[in-house]
Amino acid sequence: MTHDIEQKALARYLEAHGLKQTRQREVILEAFLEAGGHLTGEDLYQLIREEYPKIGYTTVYRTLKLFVEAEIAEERRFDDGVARYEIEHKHHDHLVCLLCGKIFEFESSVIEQAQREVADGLGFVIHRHRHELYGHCEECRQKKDDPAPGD
Amino acid sequence: MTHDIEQKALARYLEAHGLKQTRQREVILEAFLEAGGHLTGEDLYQLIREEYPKIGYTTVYRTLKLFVEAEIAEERRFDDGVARYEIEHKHHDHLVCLLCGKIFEFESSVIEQAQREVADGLGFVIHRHRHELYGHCEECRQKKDDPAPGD
DNA sequence: TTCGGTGCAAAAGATTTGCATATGT
DNA sequence: ACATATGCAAATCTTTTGCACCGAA
Repeated sequence: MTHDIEQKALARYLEAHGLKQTRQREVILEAFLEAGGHLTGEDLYQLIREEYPKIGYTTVYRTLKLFVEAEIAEERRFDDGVARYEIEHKHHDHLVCLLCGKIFEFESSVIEQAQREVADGLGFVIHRHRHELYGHCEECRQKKDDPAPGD
Repeated sequence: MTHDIEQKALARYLEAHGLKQTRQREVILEAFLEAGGHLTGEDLYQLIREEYPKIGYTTVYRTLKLFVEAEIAEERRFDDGVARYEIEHKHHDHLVCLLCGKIFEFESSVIEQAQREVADGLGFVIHRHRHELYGHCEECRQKKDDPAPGD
């Protein structure tokens, strides 16, 4: 079994909440984990369709929300306003290429520290944050012979 | 005239692009600047309606996009996925209170510097970014006797 | 057997578009 | 006059909901 941890997490969640283990939930979880993240509901629906054509649009959406409840997935929205889901793992931020759409992940303890200082200064308690850098990735820049903006 | 700078910026943009100065654009700009930012299309439409009832929904949306083109406004989306517009001014990031919805602004050169380092390390050129902290503001915490999450 | 789950179709909310009409330039 | 702008209604797009039927426990 490939994604043992998440599958067990889901089973545990369902159990604990009197919900049912269904074929759809299995299939959606498997496809979601397999694809590896940053998918929209639509993306996932299309993926699953291929191997399980009678699955409903609605079920995919509902199941994604379920995964968020079960803390298997996180919901994010980048600049297009569409909800995307990714596997919940260690906290990180994102770099999005404006040309090819690829999404990179990063983390920076310097930034985290600075965030806490900002929040403290305003009497604010941070629960979560969102931090996205948009630009051009190396590969795309090379393709287009696209220099840094200031050059 | 209260918002001279933006009004001139708009006039310049319209001129330069062969577009027209209309009563609606005036009214919308005035209302937008007056309100002071972080408004949705709906918000602004409702505001303007009071003093100019026959204005169309569509016109407000189109005009807001125009302001973005003219670099008078910026479009943002916080976690609810709805587009909000704010007056374009010095770069800054946001702190959003999850309880009362108030939006604070901040900037941190430490964070900006760290962003550049992250991007350099990945061969990425940043064009823009988005950085939002979500939490509870001081006022709301006092009202609810809500301590820091770790306490 | 009993709830919860699923799938369809329809609803909803935000935003955009088509089009005839109105209006700056 | 002519091109752009406006306002309405209708279309889109994404996501949610109502409801009859299905299926896991």
